[in-house]
Amino acid sequence: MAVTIKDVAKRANVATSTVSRVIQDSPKISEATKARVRKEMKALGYEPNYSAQSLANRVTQSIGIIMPESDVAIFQNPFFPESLRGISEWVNEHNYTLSIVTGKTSDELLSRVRLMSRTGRVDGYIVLYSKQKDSIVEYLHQEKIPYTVIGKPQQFVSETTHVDNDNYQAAKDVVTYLTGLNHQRIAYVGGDHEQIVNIERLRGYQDALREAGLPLPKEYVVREPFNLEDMRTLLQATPPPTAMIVSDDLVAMAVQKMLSQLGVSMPEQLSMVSFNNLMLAELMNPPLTSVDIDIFTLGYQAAKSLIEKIEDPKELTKHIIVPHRIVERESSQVL
Amino acid sequence: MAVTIKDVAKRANVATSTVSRVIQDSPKISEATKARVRKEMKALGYEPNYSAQSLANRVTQSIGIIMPESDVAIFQNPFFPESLRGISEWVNEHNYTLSIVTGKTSDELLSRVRLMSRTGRVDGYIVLYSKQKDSIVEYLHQEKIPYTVIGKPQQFVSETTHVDNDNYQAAKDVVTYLTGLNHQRIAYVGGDHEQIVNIERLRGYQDALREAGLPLPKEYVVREPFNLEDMRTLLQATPPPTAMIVSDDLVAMAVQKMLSQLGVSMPEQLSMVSFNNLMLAELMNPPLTSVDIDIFTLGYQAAKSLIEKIEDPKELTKHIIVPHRIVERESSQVL
DNA sequence: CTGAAAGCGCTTACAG
DNA sequence: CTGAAAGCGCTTACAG
Repeated sequence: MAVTIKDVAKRANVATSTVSRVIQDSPKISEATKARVRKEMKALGYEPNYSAQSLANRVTQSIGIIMPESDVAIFQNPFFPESLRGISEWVNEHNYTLSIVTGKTSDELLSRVRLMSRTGRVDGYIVLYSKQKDSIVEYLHQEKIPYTVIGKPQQFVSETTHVDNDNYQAAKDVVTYLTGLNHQRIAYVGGDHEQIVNIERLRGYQDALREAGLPLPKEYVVREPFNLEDMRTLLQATPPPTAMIVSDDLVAMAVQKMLSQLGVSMPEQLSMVSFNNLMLAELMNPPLTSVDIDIFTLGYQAAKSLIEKIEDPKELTKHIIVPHRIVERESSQVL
Repeated sequence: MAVTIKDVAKRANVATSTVSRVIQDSPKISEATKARVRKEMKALGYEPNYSAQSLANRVTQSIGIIMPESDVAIFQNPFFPESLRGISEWVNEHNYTLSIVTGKTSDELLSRVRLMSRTGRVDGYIVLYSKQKDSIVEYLHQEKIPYTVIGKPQQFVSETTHVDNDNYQAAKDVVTYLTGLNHQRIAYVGGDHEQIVNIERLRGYQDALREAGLPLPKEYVVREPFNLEDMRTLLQATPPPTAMIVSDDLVAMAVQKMLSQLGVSMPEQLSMVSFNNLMLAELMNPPLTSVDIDIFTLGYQAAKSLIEKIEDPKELTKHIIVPHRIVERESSQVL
C-alpha cells in the first residue's frame, strides 16, 4: 500500500487537513508546520493520490488530443508527431497528462470523446484538424467543454480559441519570393482540397498572382489526386510554368518523382517551393525550399491556451497566429 | 452537476450498491432489476465517474507510453506515430486511456515516470525504445510496475515481455534476396549503432555474407554519421559493391542523394534495399525496395500484452516476434 | 438477490 | 493558524 496523507499526518502530528493545505502551499499554514510536514512527506516519499485528488477537486489535470479519423497517411505525415511534441512539452511542464483519442470513423471518435467527457477523464481537448461540419466540435461546443483547435475552425469561429498559421499570407509570400527570382509563370499543385489549410494556401496563391497581374491559366492549378498525365498537361500549358508551388512536402516528393519521369530537371527547368519544411525537405534531391510553419509551436501554443482556459474559464477566446518563414534551399533558383 | 449513481438508485428504487453491481454486470443481480436499473441509467445518461472508480478500485485503466528522450529527429521518424497508431487501436477498444511521457533528458523522463506511478496515474507502461542501461527500466523493474518493451530489452530480458521483429533474420533475408538477384558484393550502410535494432541488422548482414562465402572488406560497412567522402570510399572498394543494404528508409533517402551526387544511378549501377517500408519508400525515385516490419502490429501487440499483464499479474512473460516481409520495388534489380 | 455501512484518499467549509 | 467532520462518487465485505 502506498503512503497516504494519513501516514504523513500521524508522523507530523497534525490533522490530515493540515497536510492537505501544505500540499497546496496554503498561506493559512505557518512556515514552521509547513517545514515539519514537508520533512515527513519527503521522509515517507509521499505523493498525493491522483484519483483521490481528482475526485475531490473535480478536475483531472488531463487533456485529450483528438486525432482525425485514423488513417495511415495522416499518421505518417510528420505534422502529427511534431505538433504532439509541442503539446507534450507544455503539458508535461505543467503536470498535466495527455490522452490521445483515435477512431476509425468519426462516429467512433465522437463516442469516445463523449465517453471520456462523461466519465470525467479529461478537462478539455485539442482538436488536431478542422473540417467543415464536425459533429465532435458541435458536441464540445454544446456541452461547453473547453477545447482549442489547431488550424482554422469552421464552426463557432469567434468563440473558439485556435492556433494557426496565416496560410493565406504564406502562399502570397511564396509568390512574392518567386517573382523576386524573376518567375512570372507560377503553378500550384495542391493536396486534399477538403482541408482548410490547402484551401487557404490556394487562395493566397491565386490572389497574389492576380494582384501581381501574372497569368493564371486553368491548367496552372492541379489538385489531388493527380497523375502523370495531369503533370504533363500542366507542363504543356501556354505559357508553361517556370516555377511551382506545392502544398506540402510529401506531395512535393511525389511531384518531383513525376517530374523526373517526365525528364524535367529541378531547379534548372522548374523551381519548386513547398510547405511545412519537414525533415525530408532537407533530404530531398535537390533539397527543397519550403515554408517552415513551426509545427512545434502550433502544438505548444494550443496546449498553453487550452490549459489557461481550463484553469480560468473567464479566459478570453484567442486567435493565435504562428509566424512562418521561407527556408531557401536548392529547389528554387533565379530565372 | 453530472448524474451519479445516487440519482440512478433513487429513480430505480434500489440501493447504490445494486446500481454498482449492475454496472459490473454482477451475476448476483436478477435480470429483472438489471433491466430496470439499466433503463434508468439510459434515461438519465449516466456514466460512472472515472476518478471515483479509480479510487475505489485502485486501477486507472490508463497506460503510459515512454518516448525516447525528446528529439526532433525521433519524432519525425514515422516509426513513432505508426506504432502509436497500433497501440491506440488496442487501447481504445478496451476502454483504456493512453498517456504520452516525454522529456528532454533521461532524468526528466525518469522523474515524470516516477511521478506518474507514485500518484497513481497509470497502471503500466510501454517503453518505445531500448538501450543498454536504462534507469527508467531499472526503476520499473524494481518497483514491479508492469511494462512491455517494443524492441529487444537489454536488461531483465527473460522477465520482460517485449514485442520485436527478428531484425537479425530480416537482414539475412535481405542478403538472400539480393544473392537471388545474383548480387555477390553487398555493402551495408547503417544508422545509429547505439540502437539495438541497427546492431542486429548489421550482425545479420555480416553473418549471412560469411555463411554465403561472400567478400566482406572493411569498406563495405559504413556507419552513421557518414558523409559524401565515406560514400565515395565505399564505391571505390575492391571489389566495388553492386548492391547496398541500408538500415532505414530515411537513411536510404540521404544515401540516395549522395549517390546521385556521385553520378551513380539506381538501380542500374547499384541496387538498394532498406528497412521499415515507410510511406516515403514508395514516394522515392525510384521506389525503394524495403523490408516491411509491420510497425502497427508492434504497437498493437505491445498494448495487448501490457493490458493482459495488468489485468492478470500471473500472466507469463512473452517474447512476441512480428513477421517481416520484403516489399520489392524498383530500387533493386537482377544483376 | 438486495441493502446499509464502511472505505478508497483526498479537499474544504466551519468552528475555534 | 489548526482540527474534526462531511463530502467527492464509487466498491465491496457483511448481513439478511
